[in-house]
Amino acid sequence: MPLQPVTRRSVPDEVFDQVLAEVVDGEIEAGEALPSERRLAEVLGVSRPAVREALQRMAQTRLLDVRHGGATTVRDFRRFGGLDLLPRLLVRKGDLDTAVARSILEARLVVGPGVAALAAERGGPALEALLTDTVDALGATDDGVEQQLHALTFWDQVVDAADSMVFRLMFNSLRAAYEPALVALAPLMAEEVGQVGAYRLLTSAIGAGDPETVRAAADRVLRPATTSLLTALAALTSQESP
Amino acid sequence: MPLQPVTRRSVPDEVFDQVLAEVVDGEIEAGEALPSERRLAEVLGVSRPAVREALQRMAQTRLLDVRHGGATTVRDFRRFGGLDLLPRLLVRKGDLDTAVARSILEARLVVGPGVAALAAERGGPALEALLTDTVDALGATDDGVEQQLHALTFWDQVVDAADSMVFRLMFNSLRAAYEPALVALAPLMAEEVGQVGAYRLLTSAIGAGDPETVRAAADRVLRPATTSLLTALAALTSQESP
DNA sequence: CGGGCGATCTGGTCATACCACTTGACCACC
DNA sequence: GGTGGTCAAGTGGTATGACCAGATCGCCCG
Repeated sequence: MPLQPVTRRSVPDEVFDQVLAEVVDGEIEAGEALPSERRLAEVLGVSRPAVREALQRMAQTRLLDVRHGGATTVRDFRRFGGLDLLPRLLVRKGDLDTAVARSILEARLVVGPGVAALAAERGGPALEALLTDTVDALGATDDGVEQQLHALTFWDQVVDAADSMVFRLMFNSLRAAYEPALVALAPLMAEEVGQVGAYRLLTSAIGAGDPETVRAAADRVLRPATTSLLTALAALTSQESP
Repeated sequence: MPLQPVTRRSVPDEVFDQVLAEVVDGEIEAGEALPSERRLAEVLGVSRPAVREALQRMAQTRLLDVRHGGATTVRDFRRFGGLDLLPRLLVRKGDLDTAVARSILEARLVVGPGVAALAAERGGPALEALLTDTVDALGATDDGVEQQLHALTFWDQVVDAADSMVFRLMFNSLRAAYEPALVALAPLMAEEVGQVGAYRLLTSAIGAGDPETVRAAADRVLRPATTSLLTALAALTSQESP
């Protein structure tokens, strides 16, 4: 096993994760009050500032409602949580949440073609050249992880060209959720990132600039893996429910 | 003027906003180092824990890179920022960023129909009844703000029915950015939320369940206001650039 | 000249004290 | 009976000062 960097988790990190787990795994219902900072500090065996820092970070992500003088209460993460919660929701209590995984695949299929269409409107020949280089690099390797990285670069360039702050920020959040799992996902994504031809078609469609053609080409890149993974997920789900 | 709750901003909040402004408004370039916590505390006239809390919150949103023993450096928010940054990017240095506003409108137009189509696949008659009630309420008022709230409820129910965690989280972030500006946006959104007929068509299309019809109906709800606002934004932009 | 060591930066953590706010109970006073 | 006032207790908010731990860099010795 290759040596890997030691991870040093700070005390507030630890507290944050524990509280987050309580909230996300439903140990504490929305609306319920958390123990006081002093009490938490005592129970967890850490200082109050450490607890405080963790709780404030939770509040920042709209998962807690901290009120001066009053109790700190839990908010409904399903109603207030942001995209950054995604990695934490994808794996709950140690298991993959298939419904969440499904939603990621579906969202990709909706957003990807839309972004590509926008990019095509604004990219010009410079974009096509850039993407061609990336696809060349993608085609030049057989390593699943490297292929995924090139594919990520491809979409990164597309998002850039789309010149859309909203899609850029969405992409950032999704990438942040995706990258840590990249190695584990290599076998699952092989079907998609191995299709160099589909990427080439999408690239030239973007260069040509017709939105509908681009949408179709982007769909062709994303759909095959999406379909087979959705099928696999459905099998998993029916298997675990009975 | 109606009385409104007094807002008390905490010290860490204040620090957070100041540092965020430095980063987002480009006063500190990506990669540059921030002053040390002690120095910041001194300069801002607050305690170190207060500074610390603010910086940790910045780090949580991937805007800073805090390393034990080393300097705290600024990250490129364009590459790492999440959707929660949106409201802060929409208004930069006191002015509306038209490019960001444009991207919001475009994203709506891409995502809205996609979500509606998913909802149609999964909603069933119960959803149609729910949406009908909401549209009835929308049609029953002439107040622009109330209309927007009903429209927001409408989409909230659509997102719920789509049963997609990713779209749910996206919607949460977008709503969090949208709601505070709701009153100011009333005149701009009047064109959209006043079209009760379009909402009715979308509702029955969702009830019928054909994805393509739903997409078209959702587009019909969103496009008119999108187009006119995009035109208005374009005029604003050309006016400010020369 | 190169490697090692230590001074001195940085952030990480803690204990403690006190301030500010909310809540609810209690108690006059209409 | 309700209104408003008062107060104590509990909660979060802030500050201070101390010390721990990792990173950095320059000096000095081999």
